[in-house]
Amino acid sequence: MAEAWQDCPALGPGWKRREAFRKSGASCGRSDIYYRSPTGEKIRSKIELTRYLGPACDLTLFDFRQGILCHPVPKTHPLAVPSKKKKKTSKPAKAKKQQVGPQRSEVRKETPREGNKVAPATALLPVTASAPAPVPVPVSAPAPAPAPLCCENCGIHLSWDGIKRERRRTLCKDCRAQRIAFNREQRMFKRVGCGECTACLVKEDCGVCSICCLQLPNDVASGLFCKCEQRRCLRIVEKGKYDHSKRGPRVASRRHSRAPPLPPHAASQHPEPTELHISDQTPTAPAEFVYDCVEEDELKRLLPSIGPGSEEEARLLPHHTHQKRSASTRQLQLSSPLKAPLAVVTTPPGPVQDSGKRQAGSGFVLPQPDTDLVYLQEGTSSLMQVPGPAAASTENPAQETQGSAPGWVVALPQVKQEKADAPEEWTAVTTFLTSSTVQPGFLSKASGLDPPPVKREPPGPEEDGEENKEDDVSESAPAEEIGGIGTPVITEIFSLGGTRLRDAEAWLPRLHKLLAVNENEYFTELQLKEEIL
DNA sequence: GCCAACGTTGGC
DNA sequence: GCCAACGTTGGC
Repeated sequence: MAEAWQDCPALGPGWKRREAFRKSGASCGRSDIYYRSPTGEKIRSKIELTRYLGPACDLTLFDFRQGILCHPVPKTHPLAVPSKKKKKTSKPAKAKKQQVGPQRSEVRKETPREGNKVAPATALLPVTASAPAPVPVPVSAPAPAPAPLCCENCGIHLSWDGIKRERRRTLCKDCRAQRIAFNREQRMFKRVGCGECTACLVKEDCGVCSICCLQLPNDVASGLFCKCEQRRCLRIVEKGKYDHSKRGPRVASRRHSRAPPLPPHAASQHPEPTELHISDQTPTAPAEFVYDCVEEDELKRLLPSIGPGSEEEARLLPHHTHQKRSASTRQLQLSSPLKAPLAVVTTPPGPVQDSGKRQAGSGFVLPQPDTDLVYLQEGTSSLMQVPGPAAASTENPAQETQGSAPGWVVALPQVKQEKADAPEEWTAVTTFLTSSTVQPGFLSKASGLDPPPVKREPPGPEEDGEENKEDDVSESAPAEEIGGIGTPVITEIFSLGGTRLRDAEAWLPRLHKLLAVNENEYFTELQLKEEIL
């Protein structure tokens, strides 16, 4: 006689589970597990369940026999699962067949095959609808595993290889790279200032403040950034982001009590760990804004110049959307025509940065007519020209830039982009490319400049420092985390549908507009002109 | 024809 | 040897 169908909350509402014990035959006492889907389909095995749910649904942690989701239990767990040894001693093989179903079933439940796979409470409890499953999480939205080997951001399981060293935060490789990139741009933003306040409008150092008198380093690229006291952004100061008790911005030592959110992985649809949410933190920095606002179809609605009267709306954009996504999902495929991508490129400090300096000592380079990609070089705030067409594909920017079609691509540090010509055609593609997508030497090849020798810092301490400051927006970003020193890392790529900005006159006003929308958190037109001229 | 129950098999 | 997976059978 088959047991009654019972709810299986682990699979979600509507799912039923039944365990039928065999009462006769050679397999007497054995139990068969059946599931019934909300649509009434009967499933007899995990394979069938996977087939039914689709390959996207990972049933690795789903205990088919017990109908629960289980998480890996550390071997040191005090309530370790009884070993098979106990099973064998308690149930002689000969007596096995003489047992009636339920008794044998209980024995089987005590001895799951994957010894430490199932939480002990789960294994020892009868599986009934009323019995509280330890972790009855629907498969469609698995809860973050409490195990220490789970990425705090996306929840995926990590191998010990991925966390060889002790870290304050346990993040997978992708999430860590995203965080580092994010923090880099945060740091970048902090160094630039609003560009509109009276302090930012000061063009020259005062020469009398402590910074100037002491000739403290003012090298953004190196990270030793001590800005003239008279030129420190007042807005940032007002926000308390400058610490006047110290020389220079407090950026280097500023820490968030909670880490900014990282884009989760697409495969991980479950809620992210709350500690990575910063719902109370207004996303004003460009990178965060991009994370939050520039997304797929929402982009059209969110970008300031897309809809009529949208500029005013756009001022509110950073405050009303908090979307997060993974690196994979950040490769957005938008339906609107995408022709000339607009690449937002950041590169780690290194040779490219130096070559950019050669082109423009002030840090900016006016794009040349035959230049498509303009790299904003992290740290130097400089733009770098890259000949060739705008990359139409985010898959391989290096190849795309070697094409023949001309076009402008204006690179900005993850700044919300505005359509230049036809707002109704404006779409964007946000792409997160790892360094692997850009060939080493790509920049030098594209720019026609050979990168100077790279001064590489010892990786160990810096990486450790990086890891230990992952919730610090001003942390340094070790190149090895992202792709190696000197390797460009494209963090965001926008696509400008059918629009190519040919000269500064074309894009500066628009840039100014979008920057103004962005709460003055980045460059202004004036500052850009000053830098360019 | 449906479905519960049982048998068989191959992988581990 | 155990068991997941699945084929087969027989009752309804």
